Amino acid sequence: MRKNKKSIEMEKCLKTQGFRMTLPRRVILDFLSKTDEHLLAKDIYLKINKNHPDIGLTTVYRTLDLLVKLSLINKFEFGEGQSRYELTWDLKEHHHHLFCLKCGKIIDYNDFIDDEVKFFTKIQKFLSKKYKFNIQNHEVHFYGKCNQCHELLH
Amino acid sequence: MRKNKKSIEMEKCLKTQGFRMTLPRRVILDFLSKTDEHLLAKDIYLKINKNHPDIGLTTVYRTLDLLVKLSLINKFEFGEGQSRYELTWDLKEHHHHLFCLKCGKIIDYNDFIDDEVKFFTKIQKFLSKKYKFNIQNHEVHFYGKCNQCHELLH
DNA sequence: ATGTTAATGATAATCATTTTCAATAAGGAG
DNA sequence: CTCCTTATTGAAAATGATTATCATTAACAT
Repeated sequence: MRKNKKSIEMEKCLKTQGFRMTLPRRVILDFLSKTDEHLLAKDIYLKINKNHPDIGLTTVYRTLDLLVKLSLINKFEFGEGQSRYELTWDLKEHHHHLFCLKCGKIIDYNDFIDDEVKFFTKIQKFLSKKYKFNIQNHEVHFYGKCNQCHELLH
Repeated sequence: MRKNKKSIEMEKCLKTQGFRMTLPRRVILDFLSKTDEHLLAKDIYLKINKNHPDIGLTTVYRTLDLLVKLSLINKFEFGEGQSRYELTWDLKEHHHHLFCLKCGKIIDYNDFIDDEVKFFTKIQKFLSKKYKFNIQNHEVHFYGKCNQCHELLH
């Protein structure tokens, strides 16, 4: 197994928090650290299964839960009835998603225009105060049709 | 059954589109039109079940699907593993949600500050162009802790 | 090297949602 | 108003994602 910077960083985080470094966790971390897709638990299980047929789906779910808890990955839902996971980017690379309702394609969007970041900071401050709500994070999902799907309909 | 303006409006929409007006549909429409909560299918089923024990959960699901298709209601997910439904507000009352990760409380937020609406219009135009993506709608979810839950922790 | 105990994997359980299919009822035609 | 077609319904079973159980295994502190 080849480890990259990101997966080593994640391993360190696990250890620091007192979790054991096991083969399944290493494999899953390594795999996640090398993809920028928004994967289903099953996707991850199937990909890993080729080289590691002894790692079960249950363990994939458990590891994903753990990584979410440690904020190393994010869990999303786009109304598909199942969850998608992706590596957490650095803070400055906070991003939003475009989801194609036709084919399920997901586009990451993080080239914020103008003062978009400043804007959300402002909204959050306003909401926190008005609704006495301790906001931890936000998600913005844009739904519609991607280029290809839109053209197919014409 | 007492019908209000909103439910009559919704009935009309169904009929116009060629769907039959049945008792279960009328009951569900009437119930939905009188609540501003974000309900689970099961919630709706249970509430209705008191007066209409013959209306099944399956029919509730089917009716909700239909209403979503007709854009009369919206379907949301907040990472709970089940969907929530709410009446579609008028366009000018487009709103976003604050979701309490502790107790599941949902707060509607539609008193947009400054030019928030203008801002989203601008973002959408930018994204549509850059990613050649036909955006139909967007969702903004703020996650955190509501007042009560936050105080409980201190 | 070893003992403690967290982590795993196989299996079964759970839970939301969907499918199936025979019975019913909406609503147009006569 | 009655009949006919067919959309809609309800009960039950099926599906599919995720979680719980529990005996076995392996991490890692000592």
